[in-house]
Amino acid sequence: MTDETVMTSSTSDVKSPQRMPVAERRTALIDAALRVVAQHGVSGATTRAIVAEAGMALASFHYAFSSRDELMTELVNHVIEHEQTALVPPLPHEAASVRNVLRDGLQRYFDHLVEEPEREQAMLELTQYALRTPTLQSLARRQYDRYFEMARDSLTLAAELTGAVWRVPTEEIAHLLVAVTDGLTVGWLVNRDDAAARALMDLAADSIAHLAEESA
Amino acid sequence: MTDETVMTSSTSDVKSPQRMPVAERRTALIDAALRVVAQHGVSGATTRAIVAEAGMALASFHYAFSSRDELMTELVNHVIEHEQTALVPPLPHEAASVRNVLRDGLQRYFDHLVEEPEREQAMLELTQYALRTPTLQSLARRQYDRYFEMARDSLTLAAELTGAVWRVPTEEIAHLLVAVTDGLTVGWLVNRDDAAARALMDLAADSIAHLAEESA
DNA sequence: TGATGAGTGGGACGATTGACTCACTCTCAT
DNA sequence: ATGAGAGTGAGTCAATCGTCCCACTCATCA
Repeated sequence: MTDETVMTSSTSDVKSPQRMPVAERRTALIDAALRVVAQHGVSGATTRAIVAEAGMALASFHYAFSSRDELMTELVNHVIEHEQTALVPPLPHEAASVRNVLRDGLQRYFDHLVEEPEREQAMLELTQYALRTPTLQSLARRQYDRYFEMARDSLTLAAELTGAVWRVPTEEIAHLLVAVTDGLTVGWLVNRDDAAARALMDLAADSIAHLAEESA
Repeated sequence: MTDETVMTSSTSDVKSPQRMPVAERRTALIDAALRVVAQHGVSGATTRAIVAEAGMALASFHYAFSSRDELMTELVNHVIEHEQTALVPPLPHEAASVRNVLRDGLQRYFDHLVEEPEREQAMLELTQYALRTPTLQSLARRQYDRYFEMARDSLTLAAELTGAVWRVPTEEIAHLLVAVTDGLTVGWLVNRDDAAARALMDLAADSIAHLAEESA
């Protein structure tokens, strides 16, 4: 019974003070916040829930951040900066058609979505949150600019890999590709219908491939 | 000065007790709640904010609803039931191609989006809310089923109007159309870029039209 | 006309929230 | 070893939340 206090003073206890620089502590809190948002939504991301997820004391929160708003701003910044969801990561393709390269890219994103649905749902909610917060609206725009750039790069790469030429500016096609991906995400999150998602990706790849001149 | 009390007791005063059946009061509260959600988001839709928007007393809230959850449930039900956003409303089309009919439908939806952006943003947030609320998840699915049906009807109609034949099951194309519309919505809400939206609709209409055999 | 009850007004409740304080502990460089 | 300060624990604070209550008003109808 009396040994409890001895345990409490143990130096290697998990709950014992974690000596870490403030910067590291901030990122730890941001990571925890992202997990909380994924599990309980933005409204569930209270300071107490976040520090609990991070395994820290409530006092540590305002030790690292001046306010919850500051953390949320940093969180949005973080996901924008570090979340290159690899929409269409390049992969040297054998016997590739434009359609297949596009289809592969969509599949790769979809796999990521299925693997971590809460993550992607958190991204959607954070976007909504950013739109509702005047200070963060520009960040939401930047996020979508990144999406467009990624889509554009993928389209350019797809053309290079297959020796095809886009009949329409890649920027416009990129917008379509991002829209389809967004729609795919929301739709799957609602219905969790893998077959429908597959059919959608097939069709989208077909349709968009039609915008390329296949034989260079 | 003393006439104020006289005014207060006036029977036709706006603030005076509105003798209305409970059912009517419920719908009034739901309408108010939708406006509040559109303006301040789901998290801003507090009981006090809602009754203030409805011009009612706080006590009237729990007189008409047993809890805030019940109102939110009814709200989600309401928007699903009554929000036929007229995705692609039929319009007898002269010299119509499949592409033009599709493009027209998208434009019609887009006009609605531009006219009431908050409304559509509220729909997105309510969908998220429904996904986070186990009791309401089935409603979110039903909402998307409606979207798919509407899209399918529009596709069928487009084919009938132009005498074209879809080379792919309309159900699959409907999924693509809904996805594009969803993506268009989110993208425009973030960037408010009308020109990009126009280009996107052009391209989407082109791409999807390719899935039809134009000459029957 | 007088009783009835639908609807209101104003306040109160307990819980939770973000924010803040401060005495204290324990690590680490010196 | 010892002082400095990073980090904690426990608590407080005001604000706001959903919910509830009850005395009161007033239109309605027997």
